[in-house]
Amino acid sequence: MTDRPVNYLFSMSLKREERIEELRETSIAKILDAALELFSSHGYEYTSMNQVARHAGISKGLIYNYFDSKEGLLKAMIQSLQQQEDEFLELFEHDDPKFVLEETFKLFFQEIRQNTRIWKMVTALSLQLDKFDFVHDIALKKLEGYYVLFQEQLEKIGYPNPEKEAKLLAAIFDGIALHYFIIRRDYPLDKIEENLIQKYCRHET
Amino acid sequence: MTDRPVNYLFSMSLKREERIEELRETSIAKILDAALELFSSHGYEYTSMNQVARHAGISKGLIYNYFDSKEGLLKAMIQSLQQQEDEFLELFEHDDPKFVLEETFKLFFQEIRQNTRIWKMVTALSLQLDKFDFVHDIALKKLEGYYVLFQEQLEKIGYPNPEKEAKLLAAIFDGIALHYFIIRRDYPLDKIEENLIQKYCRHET
Amino acid sequence: MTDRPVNYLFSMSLKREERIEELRETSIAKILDAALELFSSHGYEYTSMNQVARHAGISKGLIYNYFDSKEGLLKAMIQSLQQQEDEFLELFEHDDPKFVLEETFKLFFQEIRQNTRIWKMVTALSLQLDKFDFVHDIALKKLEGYYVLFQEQLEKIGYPNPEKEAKLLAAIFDGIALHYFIIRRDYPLDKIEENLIQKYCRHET
Amino acid sequence: MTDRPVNYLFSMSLKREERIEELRETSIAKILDAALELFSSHGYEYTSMNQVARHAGISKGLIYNYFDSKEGLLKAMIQSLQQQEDEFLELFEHDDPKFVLEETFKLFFQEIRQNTRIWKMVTALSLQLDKFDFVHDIALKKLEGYYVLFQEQLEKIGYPNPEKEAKLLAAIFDGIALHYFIIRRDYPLDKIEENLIQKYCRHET
DNA sequence: GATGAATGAGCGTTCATTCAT
DNA sequence: AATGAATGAACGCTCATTCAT
Repeated sequence: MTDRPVNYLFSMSLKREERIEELRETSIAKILDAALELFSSHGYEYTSMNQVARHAGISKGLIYNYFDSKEGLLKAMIQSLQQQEDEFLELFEHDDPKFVLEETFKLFFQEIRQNTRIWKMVTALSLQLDKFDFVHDIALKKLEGYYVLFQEQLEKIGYPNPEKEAKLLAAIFDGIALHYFIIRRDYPLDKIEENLIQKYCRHET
Repeated sequence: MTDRPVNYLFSMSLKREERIEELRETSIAKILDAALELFSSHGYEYTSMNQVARHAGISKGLIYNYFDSKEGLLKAMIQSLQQQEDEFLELFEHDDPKFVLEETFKLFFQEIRQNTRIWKMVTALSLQLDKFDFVHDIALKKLEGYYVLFQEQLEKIGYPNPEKEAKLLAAIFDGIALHYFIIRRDYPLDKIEENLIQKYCRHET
Repeated sequence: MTDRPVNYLFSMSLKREERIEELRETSIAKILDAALELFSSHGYEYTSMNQVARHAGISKGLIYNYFDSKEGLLKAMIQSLQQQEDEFLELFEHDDPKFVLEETFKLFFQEIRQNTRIWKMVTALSLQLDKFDFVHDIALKKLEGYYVLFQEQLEKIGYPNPEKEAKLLAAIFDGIALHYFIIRRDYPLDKIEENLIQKYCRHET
Repeated sequence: MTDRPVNYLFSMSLKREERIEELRETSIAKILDAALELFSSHGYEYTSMNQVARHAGISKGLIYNYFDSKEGLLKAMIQSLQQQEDEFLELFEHDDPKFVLEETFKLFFQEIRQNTRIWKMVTALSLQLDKFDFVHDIALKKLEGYYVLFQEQLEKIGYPNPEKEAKLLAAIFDGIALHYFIIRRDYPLDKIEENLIQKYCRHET
C-alpha cells in the first residue's frame, strides 16, 4: 500500500485529520466493494482497473493511492473477506457439540446461498495457487480451522475415527459447495442441508 | 475450426490425401498437447498463443488453421479430455455393485493422483462459468453421470436413500479432490481412499 | 510562481508579516534543496514531484504555492545555483594575471571535485537545449564569462593569440570535467590540475 | 531482442527465408532510423514509443517484435552508431604521426559538424550513467581509444609528456564539441580546427 | 500557509488475431 | 499446409497538477 500521510508537526487540526481519514476510508471502501463485485462476477483476469474505477465512481489513479497494484487490490479484498468471516466464527463457544455442529452447518449453507458468487470466486482463486500464494495460504488456514473444529465436536459426540471423519465432513461441505456452484438452481441444497443435519446433529448416539 | 477438405474426384491421389490428413492430425495433436501442458501448469489466462506455438514446435499462424480462437482451442482441449475419460468409463459393465463402486473409487483416486494439474485446471475452469459455458456444460454432464452411476450402485446394494446418498458421495469425492489440490503433499489421500472403500464397498449390508 | 503578498496597510502587524515571510523562505529553501539533491542524483526526468515533497518534508501541494510547475522548479533551482556561483566569482579583482588564473583553476577543480553530481547534472541539462532554454541561456552566459576572463588574463600575460587561446583553455576545462564525470575515480584529476597550473601560471614568459 | 524465427526443418524454401530476412531488416532499419531521429532531436525521455512507431511508419507492436523494451531500442541504436564509428576508425594504419593526427582531427570536426544532434545526444546520455550503464561503458571505451591513439602519435612525434598530453588533447576535443553544441552558429569551429591542426600537426618539432 | 485526496492524459508493454507469401 | 511479420486495442500503471478544506 502506498504512502500513508506523514504527520507534519502541528500542521493540521485533529478535525482535519479525522475528515481526511474519513475520506480515505470511504474511497477504500468504494474501491473494495467495486473490486468484490466485479472480480466475483467477471473474474479477476477479466476485470480491468478501469472498470473497477468506473464502478467505484472514482478515477483510476486514486486506486493506486491506496493499493500498490491490481494484485495488491485482490489481496486486500480477500483479506477483508477473511476478516469478516473471522468475526463471526468467534461466536461458537458452546458446550453441546451437536448444537455447535448444527450452527456451523447452518452458517455454511447460509453463506454459500447468500454469497454464492463470492465463494465461487474464492474457490476458483485458491486453485490458482502458483499465481496467488496469499489466497492459497488463506484457503489452507481456513481448511485447517474447519478440520480442527469438526474433529473436536465429533470427538465430543463420540465418533469412532474423529480425525478422518472430520476430514471427510469438511470434504462433503466443500464438495456440496462446488456442486452447488456448478448446478445452481437445480441443486437440492435445502434437502441436502436437512439431510446432513439429521445425520450428524440429530441422530441417536 | 476451418473446413475439412472435401473429396473432389480425381483432385488428388489417395496417397497424397492420406499424407495430408496425417499432417493435419499430427499438428492438431501437437497443439492440443502443448495447450494441455501449458494451460494446466500456468493457467489459461497466463498462457499466450505464442507460448503454445513455441511449445508445440509450430508457428503461431498454424494454430488458427485448426482452431478459431484461443477459446476455441481451450474448448477443443477440454473436449479431447472428456473423450478420453468417456472411453474408460465404458469399462464398467459388471454386476456386483460393490465391485463397480470400488473400481470407480480407485479410478478416481488414481486420476487425481496422476493428473493432479489437469483436474485442478478443469475444476478451476468449471467455476468460471460465465466465461466458458462449454466447460460448465461438460462439468454438468459429468457430474450427472456420477450421480446416476452412484445412485444405481447404491440402490443395488440397498441403501435407504440412494438419490441423496449418491449426491453426498459425489460431493465427498469432489471435496476430497479440492482439498488435495490445495493441501497436496500433506493430505492423507491414501488413508482417505482406504477409509472410503471400507465404508462403502466392504461393509456388511 | 504565485503572487507575493502586497503590503496592505494595517492588514497585519509587521511581526506577523515577518514570521510569514520566514516561513515562505524556509519552505522555498527546503524545496530547492530537495530538488537539487534529487535532480542531481536521479536525474530531472526520473524524479517525481512526490519524491521532492517527501524529501523536503512538506506536502506536494505546497510546491505549487511557490513554483508554477516542475519545470519552473528546475529553473529556480538552476538560477539559485547560478547566483551562488556569481557570488564567488566576484572575488577576483587582482592585478597579477597568473595569480588570477591559478585561483580560477583551483576554484574550478575544487568545484567539480566537491560538487561532481551537480555539475554533471548542469552539463547534461545544457545539452538538452530544446527542452530547457533557460539552462541553455545560463550555460551560454557562463561560458562567455569564462572566455572573457581567460582572454583578459592571457592578454596581460602576453599570449600571442589570446582570443583563440582563451576558447581553447575553456574547452580544456570543460573537456576535463566531462572526462572526469565519466571516468571518475580512475581519472588523474590531481595530476592534470598540477600540469595545467604549471603550463599556464608558472611558466617563464 | 525477442524471438528469432526458429528454423523448422525443411519447412520453407531459401527464397522465403531470404525475403523474410529482408523484411526484418527493413523494419529494424526503419525503427532504428526513427529512434535516432527522434531521440536525438527531442531526447530519449521525451520521445514515446508511439512517436517512434508513427515516425517509422509501422505499428507500435512491431517494435516489440524486434526490441525488448524502449531501453533495449536505445541500446541497439547506440550500438549501431558505435559500429559505424568503429568501421571508419580502422582506416588509420599510416606511419606519419602528424598525418594520422591531422586525419583524426579532421574526421572529428567533420563528425560533430555533420551529426551535431547525434553527438550531443550521445554526450548527454553518457552523463546519465546511473540510468544507462551501457552508454557509459561505450563512452568509456571510446575515450580510452582516443587516449591510446593520441598517446601513440604524440610519442612518435616526440612530445615530452605524451600520456598527460594525450589526455589534455582529448579533453580539448570534447570540450570544443561541448561548447559547439551549446553555442552552435556563433562558435568559430573552423578557426579552432585550423588552429589545432597548426599547433599539433604542422609545427616544427 | 499548508495539506493530500483526487484527477486523467499518457506512458510502455502485451497479445490474440490476420494475411501475404 | 505452414510461416511469421504486422496490427491495434487494451492493459496496468505513473505522475504533474488541481482544489476543497
